[in-house]
Parts: sequence; C-alpha cells; structure tokens
Amino acid sequence: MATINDGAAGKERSLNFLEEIIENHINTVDSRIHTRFPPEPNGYLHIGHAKSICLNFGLAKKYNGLCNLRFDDTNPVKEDVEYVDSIKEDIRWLGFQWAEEHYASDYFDQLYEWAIELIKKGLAYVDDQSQEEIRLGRGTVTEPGKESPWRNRSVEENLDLFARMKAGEFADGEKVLRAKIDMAHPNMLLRDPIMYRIIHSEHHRTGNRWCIYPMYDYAHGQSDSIEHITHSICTLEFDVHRPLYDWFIEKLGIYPSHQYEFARLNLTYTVMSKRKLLQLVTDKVVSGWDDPRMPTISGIRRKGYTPASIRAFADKVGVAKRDNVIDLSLLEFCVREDLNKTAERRMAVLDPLKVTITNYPEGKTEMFEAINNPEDPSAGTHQIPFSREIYIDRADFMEIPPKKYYRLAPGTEVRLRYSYLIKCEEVVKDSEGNVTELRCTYDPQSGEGSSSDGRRVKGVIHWVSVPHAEEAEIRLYSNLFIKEDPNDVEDGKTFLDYLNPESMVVRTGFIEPSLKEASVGDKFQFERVGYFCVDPDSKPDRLVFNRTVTLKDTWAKIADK
RNA sequence: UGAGCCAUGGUGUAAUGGUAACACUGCAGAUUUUGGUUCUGUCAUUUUGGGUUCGAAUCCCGAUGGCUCAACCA
Repeated sequence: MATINDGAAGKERSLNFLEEIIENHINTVDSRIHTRFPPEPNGYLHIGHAKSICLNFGLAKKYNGLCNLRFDDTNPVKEDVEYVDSIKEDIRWLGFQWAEEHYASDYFDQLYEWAIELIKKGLAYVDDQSQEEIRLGRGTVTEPGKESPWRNRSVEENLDLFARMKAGEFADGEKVLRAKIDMAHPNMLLRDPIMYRIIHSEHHRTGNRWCIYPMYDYAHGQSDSIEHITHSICTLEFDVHRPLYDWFIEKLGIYPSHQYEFARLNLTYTVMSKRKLLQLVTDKVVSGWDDPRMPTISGIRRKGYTPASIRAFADKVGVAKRDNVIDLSLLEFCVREDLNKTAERRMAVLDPLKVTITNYPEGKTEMFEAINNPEDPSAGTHQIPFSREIYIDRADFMEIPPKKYYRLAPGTEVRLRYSYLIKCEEVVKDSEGNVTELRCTYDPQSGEGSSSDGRRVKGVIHWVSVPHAEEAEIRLYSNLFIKEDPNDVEDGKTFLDYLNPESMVVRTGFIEPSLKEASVGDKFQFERVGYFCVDPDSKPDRLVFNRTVTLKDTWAKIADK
C-alpha cells in the first residue's frame, strides 16, 4: 500500500556544483571527505571569507568529513600572529570547529626535500637573473617568454647552489629556484614559475631558521596533499593555478588532492579587497578593522550581526562559477529574520520631543507590562514606568500631517505603546518657531488596551518617561558608500570619492530604564525603529548602542512619494 | 588582440533532453497596541545566430559580452 510522506521530511534541495563533485567522488573514488580553510595570516577576515568558511566547513559536515584550518604562512614579511588569533576567533564565532590546525611553515622541511627531488629529476633549477630580467623573460600574455641562460645548469651545480641559498650565502633577490616547465606555455603560470625566493626576514613561527621561503604555488598543493585534503576549494582567480597545482603533485607522485574554484562573494555598496579595506583603516575613514561599517567579520559582529544570520546568508547566496554581486538587502533580510525571533523588544527615543500629559497627576508613576518578544512568549515580560512627562520621537509628530499619517498631530489621538491614548491639545514653540514641547491629555480609561467608548486609534508610538529615562549614545550606521558599485570609478576618481558622509550618525537618545542592565553585545529591537546592540565603547553610566539594521519601514516609502 | 573561466527576472540560485522554479527586492491587499512580524496576491527571466532532436535553458559550432592571468604576494 502506498503511503503518504509525513511532510516533515526536509525539502529536497538541489545540489550545488561542489556537492555534485563530492557526491561523485564518494560514489566512485572514496567516501572520505576532507576540506580545509587556508587563510594567509596577513589581515582580517571579511564576509567573503565567511562564505568560504561556511562552504568548506559546511561541506565537510554534510558529508561526514573533516575540515582543517591551515595558515598559508609562506611570506614572513607580511604575516603576524595577531592575524592568526583574530582569524581563529572569527571562525569560532561563526560556529565552526576545525579538525586539525596546521601551518604551511610546518612543512618547510618536507617542501625543501621535495625541491631537491625535483632538482635531481631535472625539473628545477637555480636562476641568477635579477627580478627585472625574470619579469622581462617571462614574455606577455600574447608573446612567449625566453629561456633563462641559467636554465640548463647541471644537477650538481643546482644542488650546490640551492643548498647555499638555504645556508644564507646569498642576499635577497640574488637567486631563485624555478621549476623547469615551458617558457612558451600559453598559461603564464607555467613559464618556469618561481618555487623559492630568498628573504632574510624573521618568520612569526620559524624565526630565523629559514632564509628561503616557498612561493604559494609551490606550497599550497603539497600542503593539501600532506593533509590528504580531498577537495581543495578556492576562488575563481586561482583557476589558472590549477595546472601548476597538479604538476607539482604529479611530478612528486604524492597524494592527489584536487582543486575546485567558485565565484567569490561581492556585495553592493561594499568594497572587499584587502588593499581597499586597509586604506579605509589607515586613512582613518573608519575607526579600525572592527568598525561596524566594515565588511570584516569583526566589524559585522560589532555591528550586531549574529553568526546564525551570516550562515543563513552564505546558504542563501548559493555557490556557482559566475561572477555575482549580491544585494545588501539579502544580508539585511537574514539578520532581521534572526533578530526578529531572538531579540527582546525595548523602547528608546532617538530624537526626543518632550510631551506633558496635562491631566495626569504630578509626581505619580505607574508601571505597565510590556511583552519582551511577541515571537517568543517564553521570553516573558518586563515593566515600564509611565509619568506625567514623556519623550516621543520628533518623527512621530507633524504640525501639518500629510495624508495617511497616523501619528500625532494637533488635535489627533494616538496610542502610547503598552499605555494610554493621548491627544495633542497644544504645540509649544520657541522664539524661532521650533516645536519644543507638546501638551496632551490622556484618556484614563484607555490603559487596558481599549478606550472608554471603544473608539479605535490606528497610530501607536513609542515613548520613554522623562524622570526614568537613561541617556545613551546611539550610533546610526548606514552604507559606507553611496554608489552601488564603489569599485566602478569614473576617470580621475577613486573609491573614496563615493563615501557616504552619513554612514555614521551619532545621536544622544533616551532609553527605558530596564536597558540600564544591558551588557556589551546584548541585542534588542527598539520598537518601531530597528535592531541595536551594546557597543564595547559603553561605560556603566552611559551605554553606547549600534544600529545593526533598521526595521522595514513601509511608511518611509509612502512618505517619499 | 594568446589562454582559461563564465553567460537564466532588478539581484542571486535551481531546473541534469520533456510545463522555466525558489529566495531577496519591487508593487498591491489582509491581519496587527511595532507603518514590525505573519499571510495572500502580483510584476518580471533563458545574450545572440545556426545545428542535432518529436522536443533544447540544457548537447554541438560560431558570434557577442563579462571576468581572470604578464609579484621573487596569496
């Protein structure tokens, strides 16, 4: 008898191209899957790396495999332990745990042995040419290169010279070790690529033990091979390196790891290159690598994004081989979706306007109960004090309201969230005509969610009681750039010409008293405004809040028209 | 203009020779003590020209367009 599926089974999602490759590998080669995330410790990780991390760790998890963390530390002049630590912190924060922690520098001895093996096979040689001569000799993308005059040295001479390179007999740049492949190859990477260069510089892990360092191409594939990585996943620009990756592994006859490339992540209104990010920091456009406007993982974290929202985002953008630019709105959707379910609601007034309730007794305080999270009844409730004087947001009052405006205006009535109905009776202005205060009356019968005569009021606004309010610094962040693609610059301009002058707006606002207990990293929804989190700059008597993302604002769109 | 990679709504991603779908965005409506959430509806897609086939987004050839490669960076 046929049975109906219980419906609880997860939706069948189609496989992405990497999953297809892996399933094919499992079915035809081996069920063991081992990936790796291989950052160079020379900078901070950004959201693009997060995609790669989610892919590598996610694929390993999905197929019951393992994922290593390997630092690609083959260039001592650019790398530092500071970066090693921040990278590890970011990966853990995203919610992943690596199987093994490795460093390419751990393999320097093995790599050196293999280089000698290649020299003995006549597949590598020491070149005395200068950097300039080598560059010229390589040819161009349309013209073949020329062979080095040192290309056909004897094995003995190469062995001797390479040993002396390692021994420190030569200065930086005096000699290099090159693979002997084909100076006329259409792929420039195969025109006798450099395997080793001389760098008399201290390495953050190996100290001064070495003065010759392997190049990326000579280290990466072999490192994968040593760790028995089955699927070495990297971004598209490395596709031209794949033949070289395979060449070293084949000539050495070692474990055949394979490289697969995917398209890197791009985001609208965002720059992602390390060079540009560094410039934003050094030019002090932002406060540092963890400035909430930076696309770095540390910046996004400080802005209030959650690990779950980043993982959901990585999942939604998918993975393929075509160049892409993801709408920032998708990232914002992901964090709203998560925070809506998890962030407790509070009230805060960012742009205060004082309101006096003229028929409410002076000195009286009443407590109202507010729901912490309507999406999660188990989150409970908290108490909010109400008194004769309150603050509301200036945006919630208009002297001459447009059509469909259902907030406060002269003579109109609104609901104070979780509290009374109030009616605007009088507008107080200063000598220049600016509104400085509103004088309202309240309906004493309206506290329980109704009015004395059952009339319904459409507008609901947030508020904070003046004598109970806490002052706080509120940092309102928006896009760092005003141009959808800040990398696409007009003649004579740079990406810095497209900075958004209002990417950070600082306000002094008032928060409800229950927020006083909040600690760094806590996340809230300020009702009707957006999601905010407590910044590390906070002091006990003056909290600092970062706006993670606004709430969707349908009214703003209507008002715009 | 040498080689490699890529081409599906506004943005992404599916459809694996058999009805082009899902998400975000946009738009419209319902519900709502958050103009939030939720729910419903809706606009909009196969770069192009040939070929193979009963049938092509899918396979083949050409064109066009985009990206990548000429660090002793990764």
